[in-house]
Amino acid sequence: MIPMRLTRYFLPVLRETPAEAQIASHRLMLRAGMIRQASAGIYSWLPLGFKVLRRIEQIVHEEQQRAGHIPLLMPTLQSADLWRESGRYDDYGAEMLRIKDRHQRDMLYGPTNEELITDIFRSSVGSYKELPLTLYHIQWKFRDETRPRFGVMRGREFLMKDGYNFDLTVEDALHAYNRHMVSYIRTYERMGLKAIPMRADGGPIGGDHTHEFLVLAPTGESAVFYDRAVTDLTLGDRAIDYADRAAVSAIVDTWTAPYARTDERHDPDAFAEVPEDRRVEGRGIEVGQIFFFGTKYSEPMKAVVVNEAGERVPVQMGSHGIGVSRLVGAIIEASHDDKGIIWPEGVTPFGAGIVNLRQGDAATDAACEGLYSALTAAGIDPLYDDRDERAGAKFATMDLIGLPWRLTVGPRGLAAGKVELTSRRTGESEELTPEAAVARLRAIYADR
RNA sequence: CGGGCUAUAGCGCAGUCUGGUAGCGCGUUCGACUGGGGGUCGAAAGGUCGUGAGUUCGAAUCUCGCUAGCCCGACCA
Repeated sequence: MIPMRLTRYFLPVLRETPAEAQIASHRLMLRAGMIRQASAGIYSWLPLGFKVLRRIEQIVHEEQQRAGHIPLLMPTLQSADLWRESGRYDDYGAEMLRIKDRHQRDMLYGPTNEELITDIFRSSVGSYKELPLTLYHIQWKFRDETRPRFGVMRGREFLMKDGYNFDLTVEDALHAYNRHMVSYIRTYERMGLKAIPMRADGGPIGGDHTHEFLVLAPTGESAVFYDRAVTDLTLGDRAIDYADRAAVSAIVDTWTAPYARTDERHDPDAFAEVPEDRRVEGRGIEVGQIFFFGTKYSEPMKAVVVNEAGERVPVQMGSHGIGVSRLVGAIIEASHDDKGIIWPEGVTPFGAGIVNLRQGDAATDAACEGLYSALTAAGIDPLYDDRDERAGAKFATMDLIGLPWRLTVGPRGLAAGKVELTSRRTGESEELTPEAAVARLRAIYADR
């Protein structure tokens, strides 16, 4: 965590919205100086945006490893040979970016990694004793969408967590599927999101056992139909033993019992059985999908292990993705107002903003410096607006970039020994001594 | 990939119809005043007008090509 003084930071905020941005998250990411478009569907991540991206990535890592999944890193560029072996080189179509190297070898910028991971697996694992195994990575992908739009929500280059499980039996693989569902639910919850697992279609990855996770937001690309009961469910802080199949399965059952479908799989008759006051039609943003596809890749690519009986059997596989860069946009879609972004504490780029209302006034400057040091020592990672600007400009910037807590320090309050702590979400303020304000923020972030 | 539209300073736009050598607001820099929700006044910097060709004495403006981007649709972990 690197605390910052705004005069030493790089935060190119815009007062007006660039013409190309249509939806809230895209507009706000540009205005808040989080991203800059490099070309269609391809973005540079400026410091503030990069910080949020890294926080989201960190949460994904923590929750995957908590579920027993192992991180590695595969390359962005892949050889076409592996894709010819799986049969997807021709199937994938124009969405896959194809490149030739200097020796005229066919390469591609990976849109996903089933082939590569299967190749790694088959060359190193030969026995059922080494299973179960789930490997994942967080890496940039490229899909040459015909019409990228909505900023990072539907870019061509995007950061994605993709994980792959290798199991001996279908039952083991379904447990991996369940582990992923539960770890995903917790991941989204930590980001302050309400993401609902919904039965989905397989798409080009294939498989008939699949759920996608949708964040509810009015600007979502997909129409969704669900039983309101599903939005009341929370995992909270409960301890989860990912090795306990029954416990993990019970959570999956709880979350998948209420009706929840995207329009592609919507069943009006089944929906009609949901009590009318709980039936909700809305829109959602897809932020993840999990698949069980059995031996779809292991068979053609000969990823086999020797089982207890000494027979060579193809491994049971699944793949599981979280759209890390898309989540930045999705969180903003789900959490903003007309003044700007409202970051949930779990992903905020800075824990709190310090607004100095009278830059250059010795007492006010000293009070701000004191808060800055104390918050930094407490691990709050503050952003100190030390510009020589008027109050209105500083408040507008803080509201725009959406830090969840703001400490306002001015001569008027200091005369009474107080600073003001304001919630970005509710707009409510409290007058506190600087010490009490630090203690309050420390408590708020204690379990982040 | 079909249909529509756009490209002029960091951002938002005017100027194009009717050709005459670049303009406004915001932002930036400097100075002064100011100081609890984008303040006021003054001064300044910043643009090969997306790109290539053509027409013309002269092109941001007219013609043709190209490129990039946006919107609607189809497509889409």
